[in-house]
Amino acid sequence: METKHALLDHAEAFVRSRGFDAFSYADLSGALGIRKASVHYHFPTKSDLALALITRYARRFVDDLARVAAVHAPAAAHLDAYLGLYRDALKGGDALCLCVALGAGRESMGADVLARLDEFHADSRVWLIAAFTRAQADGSVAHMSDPIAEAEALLALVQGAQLLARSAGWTDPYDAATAAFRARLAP
Amino acid sequence: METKHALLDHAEAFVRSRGFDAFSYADLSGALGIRKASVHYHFPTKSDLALALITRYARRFVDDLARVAAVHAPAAAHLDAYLGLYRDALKGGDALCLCVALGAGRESMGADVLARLDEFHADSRVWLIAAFTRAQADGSVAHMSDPIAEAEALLALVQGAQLLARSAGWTDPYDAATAAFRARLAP
DNA sequence: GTCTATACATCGATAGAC
DNA sequence: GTCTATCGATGTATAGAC
Repeated sequence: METKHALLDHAEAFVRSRGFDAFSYADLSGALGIRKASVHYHFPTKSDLALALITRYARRFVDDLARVAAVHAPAAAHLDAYLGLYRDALKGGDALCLCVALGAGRESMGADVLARLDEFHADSRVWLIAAFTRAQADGSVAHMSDPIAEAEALLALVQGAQLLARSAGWTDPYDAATAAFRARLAP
Repeated sequence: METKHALLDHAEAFVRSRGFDAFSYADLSGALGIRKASVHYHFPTKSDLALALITRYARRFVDDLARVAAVHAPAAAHLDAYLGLYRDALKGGDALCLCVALGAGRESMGADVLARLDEFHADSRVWLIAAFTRAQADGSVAHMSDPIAEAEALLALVQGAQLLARSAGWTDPYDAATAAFRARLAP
């Protein structure tokens, strides 16, 4: 169980910094100091590994969102925390959110992984729509339009901002891309 | 010259729909009905191919932007056309903008390709900042904030929206993500 | 659970004939 | 410019001993 955990940790780091196709069982084997065959014992195929990765990541992310939503604060504060989650996931420009990384190389993933990816996006949309709906009531976000449209836009914004920051190799483009939205927040 | 053109066309389609790491010289060979060695004649290494691809793509894209800017119209109309360029590049959810696709898998690219990628983003920023600056004057975009912040945000928005649409396999998420911004336009 | 050993496909790339 | 033929490296995956 301990080795399995460590494998998932290293695999997640590899996927988020290199992409799913760009790391191998040999990389994992080298990182842990065990043989490739031992890695296959824990995750027989790479698809199994991908599924385990996204399952764990999505669960953690949903938990993070729930933890944010549990805090009693204006909607703008929750949305600011949402931006913070994606900013942290950037690791200074070295990594992407696992789901952004997997979504970018979707061709090599099985149907089960893609289904979890959809789930992840659906969960994010639900959370964001709730936040923006609350913002409409508490007035903590300026120039509010339709909550659904706002949610879709922010989901795309953070993912695109991550991609640009990752491409540049540092956090600046992420902050620049989200500055206009943050200016609308009055937490 | 004709074969070279066809190779670039097929390679671009492969990169945009599968990603750079997920297609091979064998794929190109098969698509054109020639041998792998013949492909290597035109593009000795895959890096050469990548550089040729992004160079051609960036030049075309800059031309497209210039063509849009040449039209006498409110800034909002230009920005709407910008959204249209990225929407067209989606090909209904089957493809990404080449630069989004390359940016997603940046680890496997050489420094020369990454430099062209930065150029592409820089050109886009210049164009967008000019458009938003003009919008500030002609009042065709509602709730205008700082033109630079607006430019950074829109760049990230279209890229993230493309990623979501590609991940879903159809255009809807792109339209949903850009709806709120389009609502601000009064062309 | 981890190991050695290996199978088998595919990858990017090259040499040299035509 | 395209071909046949081949190289060496790397990829995922499996069999079977310990």
